[in-house]
Amino acid sequence: MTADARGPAIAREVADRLHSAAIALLRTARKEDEASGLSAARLSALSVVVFGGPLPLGELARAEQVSAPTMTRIVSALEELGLVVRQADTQDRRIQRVVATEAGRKKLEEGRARRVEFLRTRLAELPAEELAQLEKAAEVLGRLFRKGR
Amino acid sequence: MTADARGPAIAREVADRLHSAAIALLRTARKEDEASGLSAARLSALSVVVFGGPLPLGELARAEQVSAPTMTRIVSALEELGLVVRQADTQDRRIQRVVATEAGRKKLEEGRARRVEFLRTRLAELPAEELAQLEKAAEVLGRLFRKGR
DNA sequence: GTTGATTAGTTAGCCTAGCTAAACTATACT
DNA sequence: AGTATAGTTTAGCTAGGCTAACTAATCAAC
Repeated sequence: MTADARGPAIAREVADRLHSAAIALLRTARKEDEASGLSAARLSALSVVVFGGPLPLGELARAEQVSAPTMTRIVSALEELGLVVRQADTQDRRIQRVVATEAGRKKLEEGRARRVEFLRTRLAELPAEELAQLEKAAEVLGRLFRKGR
Repeated sequence: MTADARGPAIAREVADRLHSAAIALLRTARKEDEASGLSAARLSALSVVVFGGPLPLGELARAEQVSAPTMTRIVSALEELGLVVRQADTQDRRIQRVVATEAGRKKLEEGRARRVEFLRTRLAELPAEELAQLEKAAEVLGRLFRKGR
């Protein structure tokens, strides 16, 4: 049987299962995120700042698909928590660049570590063969979905 | 080589990659979920009702880890949208069983179909061998994470 | 069988967070 | 000078979350 003949049907099936698994995974991961003490909106914004480098508040607002006033408040909250700072642009002093602090990076990294650790303990229960299968799959998924980051 | 010798290290690596893929997947899924017009809390509750069958409001509250009053409001909102109905238990008339309507099932199924379809188009690009790997992985992940449902 | 305790759910009142539009300030551009 | 842009402030909405107080139904005990 060729891949093309079987492909579409099996892709749908795999997509379905992967989707279910992702939902379940997402659930447990969300619980770990709560431990950070940050809301989803703040955590997401912080993540963009940490990985996307210093960037103007307006750009951050667009990236997160919220209005400027909303982002002002989110950034203000993160700033009060010491996770980011505003830096006036030297070229254009209207612009406030948002930069992650060390504490901000650390906070994000801790959250990631928590989620990964949780996952790891689950995976560690698996027989070696299944773990190897997941390893290959993770590689494929990484290629498929990780482009954006 | 035994699984135990190699297990911990590889589990950590796989967990890391799986985590990254899940985040990426989560991002796109979130966008699709917004198309449903339901908030995360309502969508999640609806999902439990649809898959978990008619169940008392209190149980639903516990499942979603919120207080009873909060669930009362969420259910009321879903009821006004015509997605669920309350049914007084015939045995114990204190109990209000929450049941999904056809519209509720359909709404959830539509969202799922959107997400699965998006995933499917991505997976369809893969060579058959990699797809087969994902198939096995999906099966394993399903067993690992889907227990709660 | 009436009283008392327990349980399920709702109502009321309050807080916080995210979101928006509109008005305002400050800077930059022409 | 006049216009455009970046960000903030103000005012107000919606939604999720809580606790406390209430109603209604069940159960237990005497």
